[in-house]
Amino acid sequence: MDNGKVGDKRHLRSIMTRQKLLGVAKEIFLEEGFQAAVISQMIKKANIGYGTAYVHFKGKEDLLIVLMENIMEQFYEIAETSFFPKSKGEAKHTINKQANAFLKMAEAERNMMQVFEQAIGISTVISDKWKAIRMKFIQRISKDVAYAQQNGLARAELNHELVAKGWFFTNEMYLWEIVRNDHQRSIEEIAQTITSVYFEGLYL
Amino acid sequence: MDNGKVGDKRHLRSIMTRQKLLGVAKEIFLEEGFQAAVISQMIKKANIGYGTAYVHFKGKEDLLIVLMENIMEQFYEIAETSFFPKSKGEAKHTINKQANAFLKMAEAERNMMQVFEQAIGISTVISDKWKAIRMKFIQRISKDVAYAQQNGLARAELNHELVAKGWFFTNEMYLWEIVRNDHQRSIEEIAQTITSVYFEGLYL
DNA sequence: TTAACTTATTGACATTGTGTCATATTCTTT
DNA sequence: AAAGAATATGACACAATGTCAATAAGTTAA
Repeated sequence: MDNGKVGDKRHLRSIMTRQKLLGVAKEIFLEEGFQAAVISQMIKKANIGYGTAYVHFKGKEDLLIVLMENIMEQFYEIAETSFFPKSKGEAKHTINKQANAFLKMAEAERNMMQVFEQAIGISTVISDKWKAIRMKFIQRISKDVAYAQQNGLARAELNHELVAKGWFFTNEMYLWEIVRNDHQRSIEEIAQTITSVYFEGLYL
Repeated sequence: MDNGKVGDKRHLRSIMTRQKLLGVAKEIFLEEGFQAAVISQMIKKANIGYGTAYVHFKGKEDLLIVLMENIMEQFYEIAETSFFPKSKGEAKHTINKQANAFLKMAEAERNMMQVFEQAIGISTVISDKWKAIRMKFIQRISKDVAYAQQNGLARAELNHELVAKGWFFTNEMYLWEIVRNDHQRSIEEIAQTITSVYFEGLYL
């Protein structure tokens, strides 16, 4: 008597249909990109009736959002680790580590992130999802900067939110560059360089 | 006997048709955004035959590119002013001024820039145009950084191209934030804050 | 076991938008 | 004024989307 109703055959089939479509959608998004991906193509490849797709998902956007959930989760995890450095050295080390982790995401999930980047430009819903992630990061960094300022580690005359945004923006743009595979240098070197400028510019 | 053929009536009418369409296109892009703007609507409002639009422009993209030419020109101008600072003070002042000018563009042309931002996400051609502008900026900044390093004004251990990109990225993201009218602080304060962190982080 | 009910699937259809092309119009040249 | 050239036109073919009434498949309960 499974509460999730998974025992019954009907519901099971429904789930399989959904999964089949999701799987094919991922393939096609990766092949074609968000823009060019076409729902009817997915439907055909998944071997389901046309209308069926719309029973399970509202449309292309909806499909991608589900496919992105995993990746977005990971971003939230990185964003959530705030830190309270006791020394300059500790701060620098942690900042560098976080920048590195952030940029590594781009590399690890490059293909889906490429699709995601396109989709951000096109779909309001998806763009909002990314904005939420961005906000999370900025808030966390902002808090970190304020903490460092209060403890005499960082230049107090700077507005911590503006600083936080500026720092995140550099990271984000490098993220997309890595996603596009446009970067010439290793992720480590990128992380180290931007961390160095940011750190020397902000910390005392 | 004007070489540009502007003397003849036929060609003149053609030009007027083109202008009429461009004018209407601008209106509609501003009202609807790039995504939602619809060519047939423009054609209707411009009171021209459907096919006529396609005689003058290849499509929506093409129309927007022409409308953006003026703005893109201005960006190139900002990007082109390289500088060779003799002192730390001069460098800081110039950097701040340039950041300011860049961000002011966002404000001055906010409406068309909003359309542009959307279009970058959607159209490859337009995205490429923006990439070219970005590259121009990065090259110029890169050169400036290298110069400052060679003259003992800036930390020489940093890769100048990575630094230049990071700095431009911060500027660019703030540009879009201002375009979206999402910024809380004045442009001057933003420019000053990011310049300060960048400057103290890079210069000796 | 079967009739009534619930859930899932289906594809034809209406809708919206695009770009093309043969044809018509307007102007220029000879 | 006839031939020729440049412009303009809208009907048409195409591509993709999302909806919905009809159907199929599975479950329940007498």
